[in-house]
Amino acid sequence: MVAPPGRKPGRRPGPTETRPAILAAARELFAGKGYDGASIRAIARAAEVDPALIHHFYGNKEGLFIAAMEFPFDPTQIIPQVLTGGPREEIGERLVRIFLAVWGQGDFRSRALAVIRSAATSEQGATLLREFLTSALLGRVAEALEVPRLRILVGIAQMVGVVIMRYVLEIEPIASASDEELVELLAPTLQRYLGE
Amino acid sequence: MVAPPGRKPGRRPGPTETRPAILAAARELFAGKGYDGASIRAIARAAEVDPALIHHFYGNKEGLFIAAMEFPFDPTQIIPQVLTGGPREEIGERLVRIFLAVWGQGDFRSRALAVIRSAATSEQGATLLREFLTSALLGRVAEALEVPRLRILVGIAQMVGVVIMRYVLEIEPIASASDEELVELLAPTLQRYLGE
DNA sequence: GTCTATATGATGATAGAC
DNA sequence: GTCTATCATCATATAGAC
Repeated sequence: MVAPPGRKPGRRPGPTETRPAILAAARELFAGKGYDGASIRAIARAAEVDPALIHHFYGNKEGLFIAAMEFPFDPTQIIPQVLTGGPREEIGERLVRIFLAVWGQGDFRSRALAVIRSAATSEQGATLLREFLTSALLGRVAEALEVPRLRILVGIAQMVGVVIMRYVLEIEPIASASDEELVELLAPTLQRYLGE
Repeated sequence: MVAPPGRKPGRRPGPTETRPAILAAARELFAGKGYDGASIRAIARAAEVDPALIHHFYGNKEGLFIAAMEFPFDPTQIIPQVLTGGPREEIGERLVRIFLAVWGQGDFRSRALAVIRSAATSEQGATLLREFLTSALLGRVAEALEVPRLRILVGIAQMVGVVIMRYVLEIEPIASASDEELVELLAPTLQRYLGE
C-alpha cells in the first residue's frame, strides 16, 4: 500500500465487485480450514477488503457461511437423474460417475469440503451435514429404491470415505486416480448395496 | 469453590492422580472438538486442575496432544493378525470384524476420533493421519498382499467412511447397527478389494 | 507440585466518522 | 459503501511465589 494519503473511505467507483470477492475468499478459506479455523479477518484479508464490510453485508460469521455455502445447483434434480436415468442394473455405475463428475466441479467441491471440514469440529456443522445426508439424500433414495436404509448408508459411507482420502488427506494414488479407474472399482460395490 | 480460604497451593497429599486425570480429560475433549477446538483451559477445567499444571507436565499443547494420543496397543501386531490369521477367502470378514472390535474399545476410539477430527482442520493433523494410513497401514498391507495400492485405499476409504457416519455424524441406523449387520454388508466389499 | 499474575496476541462484533 | 477505533473475550505461554 503506497498510495500517498492511504486509500480513502467512501464508495469506490465502478460496479460493485466486492461481494463476490468476499464470497469467493470465504469459500476458499472455509473449505481449507473449516468454520472455526477460517476467521473473518483472514477472509477479509484474502478478499482485500475491510473486515467490517463483511459484517455490514452478512451480519455475522454464520450469515457469511450460509451465503457462501449456497449450492450452485439444485440437489433435488440430480438425485432422480441417478435413480431413474437408466436400468437398475447400472445404478452403481451411474451413481459413481455422476458423483465424481459433481465433485470435479470446483464450485461444488469448495462448498462441500467446507461443510465436511466444519462437520468434524463444530456441532452445528455436524448437524448441517447430517441433515443434508439424511433428508436430502438418504430419505429420497430410500423412498425411491426399495432398499434398507443401512445398505444405503454404507454406500454413502464408501463415497464419503473416497472424498476424504482424495480431497482432505490427499493420499496417493487415490488423489490422482482417474474417474474411470475409480468407477471400475466402486461401481460394483454400490451396485451390490443398491441393486435389487 | 466454597472452601473458606480457597484451595491452597502446594502438593496435595496421597498418590499423584492428576496426570492421568489430565490425559483422560484431554482425550475426551480432543476427541470431541479436535486439536484447535479443545483449549488447554477447557481441558484443565474438565480435569479439575490448574491450566498452568498442564504446561508444567507437558510443556505445551502439542506435547499434551502427543502424550494423550499414544496408542493403547501396538498397531504393528494387529495387522499381521488380519493378513495371515486365516484363509485368504475370508480376509474381508476378518478385517471388518477386527476393525469393528478395535473401534468398540473406548480408549482406542477416543484417540482415533481426536486424530480424525484434527485432520479435518489442521495441516499437521492431516499429516499425522496421512502418514499413519500410508506407512503403517497401506504400506504394510501392500507389502504382504499382492494387491494394487488403489484397491487397498478404496477399502480403507470404505471403513473410514463408516467410522465417520457412525461416530462423527452419528447417523441412524448405522450408528446403532450391530457389528454383525455391518460385517454382513462390508465383508464382501473388502473381500472383493483385497481378495486375490 | 500447585497456584497467581501477567505478557502477548487473535477473535467476533459494534459504533460512528467520512 | 468504506474505513478506524474499540470492546469484551478468549487463547497459549511464562515467571515466580508458596
